[in-house]
Amino acid sequence: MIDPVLLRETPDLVKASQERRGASVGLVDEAVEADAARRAAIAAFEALRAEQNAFGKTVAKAAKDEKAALVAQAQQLAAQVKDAQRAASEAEARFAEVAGGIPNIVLDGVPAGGEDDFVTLREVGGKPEFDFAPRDHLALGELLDAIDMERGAKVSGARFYFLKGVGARLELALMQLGLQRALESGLTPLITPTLVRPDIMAGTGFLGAHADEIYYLPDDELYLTGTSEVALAGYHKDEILDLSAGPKRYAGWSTCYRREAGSHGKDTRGIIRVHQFQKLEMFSYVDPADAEAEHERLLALQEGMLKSLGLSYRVIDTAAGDLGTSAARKFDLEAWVPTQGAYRELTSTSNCTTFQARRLDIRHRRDDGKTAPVATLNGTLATTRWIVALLETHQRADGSVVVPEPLRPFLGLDVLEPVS
RNA sequence: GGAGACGUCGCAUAGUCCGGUCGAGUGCACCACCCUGCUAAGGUGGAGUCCCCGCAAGGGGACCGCGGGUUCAAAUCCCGCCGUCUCCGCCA
Repeated sequence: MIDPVLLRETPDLVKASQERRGASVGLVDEAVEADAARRAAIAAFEALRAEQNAFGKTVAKAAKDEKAALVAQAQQLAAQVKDAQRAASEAEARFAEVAGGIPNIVLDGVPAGGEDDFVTLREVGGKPEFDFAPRDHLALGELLDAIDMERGAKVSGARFYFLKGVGARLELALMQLGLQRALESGLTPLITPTLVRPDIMAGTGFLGAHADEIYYLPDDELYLTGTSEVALAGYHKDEILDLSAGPKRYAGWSTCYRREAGSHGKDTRGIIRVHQFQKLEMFSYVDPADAEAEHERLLALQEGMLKSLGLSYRVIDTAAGDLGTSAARKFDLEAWVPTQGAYRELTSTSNCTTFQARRLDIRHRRDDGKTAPVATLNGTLATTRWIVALLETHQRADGSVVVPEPLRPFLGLDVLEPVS
C-alpha cells in the first residue's frame, strides 16, 4: 500500500512513477477520488455516531416514564447511523481496492521501461574460457552423480530432482557459507515456516498478479511460500519495532516452492527453474531514511558471496516495469553461465521502502516519539540455482570440478571427481 | 480425533453472572517534576494505538483476540473463526 498522504498531496509524483512502470496513470485519479469519497463518508458517519453517543447518555439517565419516548427517538437515529456506517465501510473498501492496485513508488534513478530496459551497473570477473567443449551443469551433475532429474520426475513430476552425493553436500556447503557470512554481518538466523496463512501471503504482496505462481492447500487454507521473504516479512507483522539500536536484520533459511505456471517449455533442462529449492534470504527492517544505504549493504554481501565463489557476474538495476509490486528498486546479480553464453539471475535484492510494512502494519518509533512505517528490504544470499554457475564455471576437461577455496571447509573436498 | 479452560491499555490482573455510571480500575515497569540523600525510598503528575476534521489550538470517531448478530445502547448477551494452555487418544 502506498502512502495515502502522498497520494493526496502529490498525486503527480505517483503518476510519474506509474508512467515509468508503464502502469495505469488513470488509476491514480481514481484513487484520489476514492480517497475523497472515503473521507466524506467517514465524516458523515462519525458526526451521526457522536450524536447517537450523546443521546445514549441522556437515555441512560432519563427517568422511567420518559424512557419509552426517548428510546423510540433513538431507534430512528440508530437506523441512520447504521446506514452511514455501511456507506463509510463501503467507501473504505473501495479506496483500499483502488489504492491497493497501485504498486510502490519507484525510486529516483531507476530506469524507466520494461524487462529489457535494465541498466548494467558493472561486470565483475572475467568470463571463463575453455580449451575444450564445456559441459552444461546437468551433464556435469550426472557425471558427478550429483543431480538426478529422472528419478525426481518419477517421484514428483517435471521440474523436480534429487541432489545426491556431492550434489547434496554442495548445496549444504553453499548454505553454510552463506550463513557464516550472514553471522559475520550481524544477521540473526531464522529457519522459517514454509506454509503461511492468507493474510501473511497477501500482506507481502504475493497474491496479486502472480497468485497462480503459488501452491495452495485449500483444506488447510495455507500457502506454500516461494521464498522465506514471506515469513520474514510476516515475522514482525502488527508490531512497533525498536530500531534505536539499528536495523533488525535476519537471514532466513527455507525450502521454497514455486508452481512455475506460465513458464512451460522454459529452462526445462536441469535445475535452473524448478518447483522446489533451498534459499538463504536476507531481510532487513530499517528506518526509511536508511533504506538506500541498507540496500547497498545487502548488495555488497551478495557480491561478496559471488566473488568468493569465483563466479563471473554483472549487477543490473532493474527497470521500473520489471519491478514487483512491492519493490521501489531492485538489483539483480546475474552470473555468467558458459554453456548458455548468457547471464542468468542468481540473486535479487529489493528495497520495498515502506510499501510492504504499511500493508503488514509494521512500524517503529521515530525520534519525535511518533510511530511510522519501517522500510523493508530483502536479498538472496544463496540458492540451489548457484550450483549451475558453480559447476559450469569451475569445470575441467575430464568432467571434474574445482571447488572454490572458501567453500572447501564446508564441503570437505577440493575437487569434485566424476563417478565412473 | 475427543474433552475442557482461557484471550482486557508494555507486563500482571479487576470488570463479564445482573448491558448504560467502563476506553476501562489496581499493581509493576516507564517518563517528567518535587522531596530526600544514597547502592534506593516517598510524593505529584503524565502517559496506548488507529482514523477523520483543522494552519494550529483543539474537536470527533474507532479499538477489551478477529468477524458477524441482538439492542436505543455490548468488554459484558448470542453465533462463527483464530490463537494459547491442560488432559485423553493416535502418530513419522
